[in-house]
Amino acid sequence: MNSLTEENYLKALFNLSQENGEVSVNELSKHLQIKMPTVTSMMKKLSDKKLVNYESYKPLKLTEKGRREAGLVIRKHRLTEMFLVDKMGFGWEQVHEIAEQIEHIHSPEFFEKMDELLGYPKFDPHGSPIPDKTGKVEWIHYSKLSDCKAGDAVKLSAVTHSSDEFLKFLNTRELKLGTKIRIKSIEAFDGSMTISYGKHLSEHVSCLVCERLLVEKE
Amino acid sequence: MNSLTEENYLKALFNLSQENGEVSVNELSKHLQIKMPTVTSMMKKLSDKKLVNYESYKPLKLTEKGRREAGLVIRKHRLTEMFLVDKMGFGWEQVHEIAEQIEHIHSPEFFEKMDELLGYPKFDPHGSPIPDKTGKVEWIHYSKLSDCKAGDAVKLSAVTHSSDEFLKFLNTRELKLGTKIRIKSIEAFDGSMTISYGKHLSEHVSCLVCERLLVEKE
DNA sequence: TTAAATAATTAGATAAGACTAACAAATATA
DNA sequence: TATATTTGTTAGTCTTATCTAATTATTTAA
Ligand SMILES: [Mn+2]
Ligand SMILES: [Mn+2]
Ligand SMILES: [Mn+2]
Ligand SMILES: [Mn+2]
Repeated sequence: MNSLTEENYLKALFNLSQENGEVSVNELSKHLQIKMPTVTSMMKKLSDKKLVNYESYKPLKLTEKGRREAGLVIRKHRLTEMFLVDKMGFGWEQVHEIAEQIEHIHSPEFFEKMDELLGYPKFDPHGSPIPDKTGKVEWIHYSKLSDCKAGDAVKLSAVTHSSDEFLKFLNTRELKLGTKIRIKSIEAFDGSMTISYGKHLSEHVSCLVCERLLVEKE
Repeated sequence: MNSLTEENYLKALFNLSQENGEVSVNELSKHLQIKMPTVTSMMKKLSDKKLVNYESYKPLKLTEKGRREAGLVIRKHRLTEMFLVDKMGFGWEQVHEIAEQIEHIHSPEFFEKMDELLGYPKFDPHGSPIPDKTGKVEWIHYSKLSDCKAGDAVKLSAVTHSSDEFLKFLNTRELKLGTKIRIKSIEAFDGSMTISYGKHLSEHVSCLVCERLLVEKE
């Protein structure tokens, strides 16, 4: 049984290794806001538990076991977010912090029941895939809106950041998952875009925002 | 902000002082299954935080502040149990352990939402009163079934123990809150009773069971 | 009212998870 | 290549929450 602290390290490793599979102590330290020596000593502990491959001065890698257990924590997190939004009426900007705590509840029955009540959802409210009961996750390759061309017609499928402020900003623009977007023009200088969707015929969004929106081409 | 550990001590003190208002270190130690020296040192800490009145070799007493904060933890516990039963479909015997963990979630909005979805319930699934938002609880004085007389007609209103085994036993006998019970006879030797209710025209229940059932006289 | 039993405290140890300061290794830059 | 910067490790400290062993106070019983 992993402690709450261990679960948070595993989850962070999993999320950070999405890209290249390897993570540096420095990266992990910054992500968790925990100083490097503390991270080093936890890596030794997780290495003893066969959850992480750790060798001095080498990049960190989750083992198969570590990836599985991290996946199960992320499953609990995302199921919880979905439950909070769909069954309790929270907004997608309100759920991350609560899920950050509930993901550590030890009760298979509790999450099993959530899953059942939700009808076995495949994605969380931010469009992230929910790992299956074995901890495996199907990684879907969306494009960033910022990588699209003028004239493209796309569907907003996920967001890469779940901070309160960012999601509230999207709320004010009525941008939600499923929204069909057409790119009217791209400002070459700063990468900002003018887009149209629903009732919004001409909205201007900064590059920072475009990079956080994941879309599927229609 | 109290830690999970502190919250568990406060809750235990609150529950144990229901009777006389005072609790011994020994009692608390046994209830929490934590050795006496550990309890003593926590009492000093809670005393520094003005949550407990502690003096060497004197009985323990929650302060007004301590009683309020304990009440708020118990509120979270009981709201959770109610939510699990009413909104998620768990049986009353399945919810205590889960609530024991969820009661420590720090999110007023989460419990506010539960309360709202439940329609501001006054009692939990075991008939215990839910403290209000200020941590105050209205203590209702039910009688123990074991204190009733032959011939009495009563309504089962609460149970004093929430263990899995006890509640499963009640399930097998179809004894639930609200059940109208008539006491047919009492065995003077061991205090066991023969009772009738619903389709059950003659059930025999031990003294141990009768002491754990709280009833209202009709 | 003294002795025995029980309850409570003190002292000191341990484990988890965090930190800082000092040092070492690896990487980047001149 | 030599030096500077960045990254990572070691050593040692701190806090929280637990324990055991030894001691002291209180309560019960002889
Ligand atoms: Mn999240
Ligand atoms: Mn977390
Ligand atoms: Mn608890
Ligand atoms: Mn209860």
